[in-house]
Amino acid sequence: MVHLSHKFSTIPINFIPKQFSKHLPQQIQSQTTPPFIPFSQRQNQRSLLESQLISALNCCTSLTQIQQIHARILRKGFEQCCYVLTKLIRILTKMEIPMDRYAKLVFNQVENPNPFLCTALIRGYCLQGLVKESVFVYSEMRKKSVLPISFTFSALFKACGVVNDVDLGRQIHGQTILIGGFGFDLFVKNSLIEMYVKLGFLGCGRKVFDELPERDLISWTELIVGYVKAGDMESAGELFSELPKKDMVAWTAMVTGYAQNAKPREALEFFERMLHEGVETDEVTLVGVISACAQLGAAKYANWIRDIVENLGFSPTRCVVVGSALIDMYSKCASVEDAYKAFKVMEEKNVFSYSSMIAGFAMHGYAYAALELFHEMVKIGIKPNKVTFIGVLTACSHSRMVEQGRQIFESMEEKFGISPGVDHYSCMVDLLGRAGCLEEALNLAETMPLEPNGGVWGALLGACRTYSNPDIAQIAANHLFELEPNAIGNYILLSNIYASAGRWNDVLMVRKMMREKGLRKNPGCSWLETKKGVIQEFFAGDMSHPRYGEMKQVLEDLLNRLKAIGYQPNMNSIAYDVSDEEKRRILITHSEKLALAFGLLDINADFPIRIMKNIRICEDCHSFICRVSQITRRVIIVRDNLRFHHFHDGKCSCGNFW
DNA sequence: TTAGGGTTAG
Repeated sequence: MVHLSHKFSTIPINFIPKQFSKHLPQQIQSQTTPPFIPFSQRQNQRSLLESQLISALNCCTSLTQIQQIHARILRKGFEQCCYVLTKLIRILTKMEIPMDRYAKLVFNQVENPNPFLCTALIRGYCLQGLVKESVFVYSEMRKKSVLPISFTFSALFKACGVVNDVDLGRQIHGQTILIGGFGFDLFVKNSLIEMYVKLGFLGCGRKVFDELPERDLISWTELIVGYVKAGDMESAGELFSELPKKDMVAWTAMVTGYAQNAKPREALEFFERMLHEGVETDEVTLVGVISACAQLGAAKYANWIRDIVENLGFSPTRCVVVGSALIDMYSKCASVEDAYKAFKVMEEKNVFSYSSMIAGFAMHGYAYAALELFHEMVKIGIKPNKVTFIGVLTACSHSRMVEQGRQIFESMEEKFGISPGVDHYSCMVDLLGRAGCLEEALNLAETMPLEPNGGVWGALLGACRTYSNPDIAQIAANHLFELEPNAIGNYILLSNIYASAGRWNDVLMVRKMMREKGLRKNPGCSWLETKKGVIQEFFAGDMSHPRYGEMKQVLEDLLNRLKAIGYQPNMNSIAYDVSDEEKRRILITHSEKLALAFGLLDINADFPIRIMKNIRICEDCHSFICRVSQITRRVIIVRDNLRFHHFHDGKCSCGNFW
């Protein structure tokens, strides 16, 4: 049975008047007249065929299969059947098959497209980034007087979000008001809020929200997310508390919001409230909580969330997103071994899992492992992205692997088609700088094709501190003072560099700049996880700890034992022009030393002492802790603001190069 | 058919 068009789809071919038959395709004309079949039976046959085509489309797993079904659609005379064609377009969209040519073919053939077909095309184009085509389909459907449906506008708003075109969004918003009924459609309004939020027009989103005669959970959650993305957790929280009925998604938006806005403690508090109220959690919630634990960096939190994740049945083995989040968390909570265990058991690995693991190895100084993993992912066909290269280059940088770093940097564009961004240049400046090639690093910063940012000049300034080069430091610092006038760390670094060169007048000048800007030095602060799992805080120079007397005794004993094996306090670490005696006093009360003393008193000898620090570990503390690990035979792990140092038997995993 | 997700350098 062959049919001509969707419109007359129930009319069999032999009913077509003869004068039209010459327009029919050859194969159809040549058919012999089929026997007469009653109307109801013909209809049954057609709907049977239709459902067969739909199920066949549902089973497609490749473009070739889709093409075969398309041929069948044409053969069976369904080329005007919007229902089947809509399904075809949706399948193409779902499988992310570039559909431009295909969609045009379909759209040009259909005489009377229905709103569903047009909308599927608009959505498909939009999700493939072909927004102009989306808008073209919309104008075509208007020309053909096809009335849009709510989802048409929703897809169009999404398209505007993809291309960052708020003006187009506003025009389409106008259309929703012109075309009867949509001005009050909640689904359309929600999509509009989503678009405004995505494009950063939070005020416009709020206005649409406020003017809604009624709202649903989705409207509320969209706006909450808007505030989260804008970093305004206070407004997000207010809105959340006003939300009459909260579901898992809204709760999760808050948990991840706190995690994304560097408020990990609040994220955990929210998560606990969520559990307490009996709200269900899923892998998305857990990913937010895991990320918060990673920021806290304590093994205690890592173990706590590990148990929850396992109890809920989300092991890294089965869920790639949870797995990647766990890898990152374990790396940042001092256990790169646990990170690697999680990585190994993952059944599915993607660019996120590899990049997280590479960054984890880099952070702990395992450069070779990082590089090996990078080569492995390339070999098995996982394409690295920009973030992957940051990890790989950092690994090279922290292990003085200049040549490997250079090669990888060059391969980015040549082999992987990724043009290096300013952050990659900053890694390269860091790589060269750490290796002592300060002139070359300066040259790269000055000649790179992109505008260098604070990262680039900061890397150079850091290298100048390592190699005591006040002249290049001054160049880097001048750039930094312009780019980041209020970043206290840059002033401290420059002042330290001048101090170690004995240029005390310059030190005073930097101090004056800081005073004039009203900048105050961040006090050095360290944290230690005690035997009972409590996090204790230690500030530099703080003598108010209840066990300070014991801690002081421990430090003095250590100092005497270390002096006997050749340790001398490193006065260059102090950027004050004070007496040597005063420098010694300042050095011995650095926060990491206080934490170490407490750790030695509190933590059993079989366990490592884990210390976290808010700023970079100083030279003196590094060498002090190194030797302490030798004479006490203790494993001491310090996480500073950049990376980990594993001290064991008088050696550090960073190889004294950090 | 619309809302929440993992990796980033000084």
